[in-house]
Amino acid sequence: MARDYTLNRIPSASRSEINYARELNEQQFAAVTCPPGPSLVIAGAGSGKTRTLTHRVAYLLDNGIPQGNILLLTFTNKAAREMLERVEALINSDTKEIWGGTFHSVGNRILRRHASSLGWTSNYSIMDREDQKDVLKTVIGESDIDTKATRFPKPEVLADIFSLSQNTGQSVSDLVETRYPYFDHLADTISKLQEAYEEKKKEINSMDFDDLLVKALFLFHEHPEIREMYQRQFEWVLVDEYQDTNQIQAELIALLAAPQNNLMVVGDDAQSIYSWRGADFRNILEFQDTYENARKFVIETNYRSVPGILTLANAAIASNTEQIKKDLAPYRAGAGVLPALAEVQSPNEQAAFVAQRILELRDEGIELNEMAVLYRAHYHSMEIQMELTNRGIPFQITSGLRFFEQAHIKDAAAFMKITCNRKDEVAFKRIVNMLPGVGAKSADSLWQQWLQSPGADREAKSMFSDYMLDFKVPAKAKPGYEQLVYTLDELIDEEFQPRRPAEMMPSIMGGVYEDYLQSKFSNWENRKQDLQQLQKYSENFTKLDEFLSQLSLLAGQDAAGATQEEPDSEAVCLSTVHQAKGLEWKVVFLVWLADGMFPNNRVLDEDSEDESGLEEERRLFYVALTRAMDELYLTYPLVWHGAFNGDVLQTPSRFLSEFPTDLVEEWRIGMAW
DNA sequence: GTTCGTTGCCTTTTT
DNA sequence: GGCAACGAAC
Repeated sequence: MARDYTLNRIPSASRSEINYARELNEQQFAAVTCPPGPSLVIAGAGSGKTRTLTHRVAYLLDNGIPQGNILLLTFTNKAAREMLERVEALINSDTKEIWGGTFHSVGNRILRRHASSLGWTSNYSIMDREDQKDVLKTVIGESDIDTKATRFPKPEVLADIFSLSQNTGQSVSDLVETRYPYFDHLADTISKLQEAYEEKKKEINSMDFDDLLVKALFLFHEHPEIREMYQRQFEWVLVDEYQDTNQIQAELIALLAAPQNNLMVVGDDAQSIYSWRGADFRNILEFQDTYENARKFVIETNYRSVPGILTLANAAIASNTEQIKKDLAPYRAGAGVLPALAEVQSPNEQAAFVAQRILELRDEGIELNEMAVLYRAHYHSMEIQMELTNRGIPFQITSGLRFFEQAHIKDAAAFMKITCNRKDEVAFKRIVNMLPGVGAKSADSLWQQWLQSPGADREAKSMFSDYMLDFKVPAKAKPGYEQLVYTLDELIDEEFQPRRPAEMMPSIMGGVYEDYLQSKFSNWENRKQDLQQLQKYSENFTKLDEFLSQLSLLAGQDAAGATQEEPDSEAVCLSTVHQAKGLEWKVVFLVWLADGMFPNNRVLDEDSEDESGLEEERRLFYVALTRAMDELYLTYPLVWHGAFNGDVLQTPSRFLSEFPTDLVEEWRIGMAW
């Protein structure tokens, strides 16, 4: 069926264009003002990728492109929010209607609208990794697999396999063969489990993170009319961090951008660090083959770092074979201080060094906000956290456990989820499990009784007490159980619809949860405070499903970040290198540079033929180095006091021997006592 | 059927 | 040091 489509023209040389020129270099300017059609911006670290993309959005708006026609895809929600704020500053107007955010949040938004076209209802729950594990346990339990007879992959590993399969489009058996050869003989069983898992998700009306992408793509394939609607809407598609997109994301982008392909992607192949999640930097390497008439812009000036740091970073990445050779030239003049390399005896000495140096730098006038400590894995931050706490240095940490993933937050959310999605097995069982005398078996029995009652219908119109009071429960649990049922009743209104999230919180706390909290946790007071923060945060939402979606999709933030309690208080940032992507600080400490820590042991164990894992670690190392603007400190401890294997001698990271020694200044750490 | 204490096992990165 | 899996006791 033919369709008329008019391409919007960008008028040339508007007044604003001249203003932009002042702030941008030639390549950036060319990219920002380039005509419609596909374009690829390859930009090295610190070369103003975000700036280019931000100005491009501003430029489009300035040239009369309606906000609603722009789609901005970024790696985190935070990045999208910050970018749009900058656009607002540039054009002096709000950007409310721009669709911006992560692939997952955009996928979710689309799926909620069109769930019925896929045979789903729009009140589906979103499962995080832990929920997913719970479901997989149930699925394994319901299957006839004897997990004890042979070593069977744990739910966590299964989740990894399924996820990778979804994100790369490869079949489970292929994946098992290549990535998990030791489970090769189980490939068929694992494939069957995947089918069962897919069934289960549908039964319990729940989607995992991958579904938000995969099902959105499926929706577009199955329903051309819906696809075309979005294609018409998103005339302009902009994608940040394109090197970290996977197969599914690339397909989604291609579908949304078609047919006019007013698509601008920005990225740096040298910073691709998510291949374990299915990211494939061939997407960026082959962009010009996929989009034949694509324009290409290369930005090779680094504005961020002093030459000393940049030279080191360039040397560090040079050992990688698979990359577009870029010669990143410094914009900043003067050598600056050379990056420091410090060998320390132990993790504690490392922490002491970092803490002391932070204090000295603060005395020199550098704010704590402008310093960061980066590491390969969350647990590398242990000693540093303790040392900073002891010395009273405030820090902000992106922890492994996100705010929403903490048990008590998930408990409270479970009450909300079940009022919204009565098929949510995970939430239901979680709630009844809180009762004394109720374990896995009783929880399942209650769940079965619930399933058989009309109250569990997908769109049931009933109070919970209509059916639940008659269920058979263990005697020990009886009093608490009734209280719980009436609490659930309090969460829905006369029309049996969920109340507003902020109204629910007091009922949940007063009804049953506060007692439970006190009996179960010694630090219940802290947890209660968290829940009060959650209450505060919930006040921003009127619709429950939006609130719950937001919680699940919120990227690694602590409670303060989520509730925006204290936005930019003075604090040192502690973060994994992965989460530091796209950020910058004046001073960066990169710690734990020991072989096996960084690069990580697992890639070193892989057979030596395959260098791809090591190359990715090297890119990660490169990302870490290039976060620093003025000063960079590299440290490694000689000894690691492993908790279960005693003291382990460490060797310096092999990455440290891949550059000439005169690129760094060696610091010898002595002790004053 | 639940709970509680013991043993054994391994710590990557995240939307 | 923390969690899951297992077996013994209530």
